[in-house]
Amino acid sequence: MENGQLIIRTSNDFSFSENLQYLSRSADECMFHLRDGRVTRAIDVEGEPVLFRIEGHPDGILVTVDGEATEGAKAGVERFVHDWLDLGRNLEPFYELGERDPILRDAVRLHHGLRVVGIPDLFETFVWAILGQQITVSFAYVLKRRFVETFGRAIEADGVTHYLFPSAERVAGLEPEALRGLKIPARKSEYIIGIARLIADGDLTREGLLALGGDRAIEHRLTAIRGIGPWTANYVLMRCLRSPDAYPAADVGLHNALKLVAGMDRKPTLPEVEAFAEPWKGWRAYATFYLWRYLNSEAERV
DNA sequence: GTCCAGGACTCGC
DNA sequence: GCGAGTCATGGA
Repeated sequence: MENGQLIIRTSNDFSFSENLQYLSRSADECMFHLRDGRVTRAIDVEGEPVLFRIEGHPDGILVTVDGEATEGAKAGVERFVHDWLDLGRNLEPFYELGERDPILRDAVRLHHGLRVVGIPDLFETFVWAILGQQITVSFAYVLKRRFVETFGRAIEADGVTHYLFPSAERVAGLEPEALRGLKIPARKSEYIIGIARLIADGDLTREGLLALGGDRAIEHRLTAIRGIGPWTANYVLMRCLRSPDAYPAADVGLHNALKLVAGMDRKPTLPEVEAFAEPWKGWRAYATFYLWRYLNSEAERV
């Protein structure tokens, strides 16, 4: 094995190709680059940019760290990948309940080994969630790309530009008008800058939120912030704070997936959305993520 | 032109 | 506490 390489061993409930399929869902994704079954991206490790790539390996995931690849950089990348792909999760209980559940069965069989792909950076998660409110995912990707290319740090490697997500400190110093040229709606710009200031001032941290205890306490804290409603709070719980049970019940994509899988001629009402999830308690974030994935794969099939 | 997208806020009651 | 109107952009 080369100097900058390491292998992260994974369980049978992890499929590199399934997660790669999810990561390749948008050509406008700007936080990593895909080619030949490999994912390359830059992250911040203790203030320094580190470029790395991951690919499938018979024993798990092969990680290659670019450049000097100090022990600190390798450890930081390993931590990141572990969090990004939720590698510490034992999915057996979820798959057992999925096999028993008529709504989830096809999704868990078809996408076995998929993880709730995370967004380890708290600020990035908030921005992505706010941008995604009420607009199509494809347009949200366009807005995110403009935002990242304008305010993020760029790293050139092998003719490809990689970006670090803009820091909360950088965005905290902006005025909403600075985002107008990117076609980010004025109100969303206010939300984003407000969150950036909370994070930059140390008033909003991942550790601080997790210390609140359960999902309900965290949701209560988050929805007190301007621009954060129940959907966004649960989205952040799912993608960044790693709750396996977060449930963005108002999600339109979830509604469409339930309509499809349950064979309904209309979208479910909110009480129905809650009722569907009753048997999924403990795993509602995983159920939601699999249903999103299933809806996308069905759409691609047509 | 109308409707819908991975919602949230404000206002009136 | 709850329903209706508003916000902004882009694709079908």
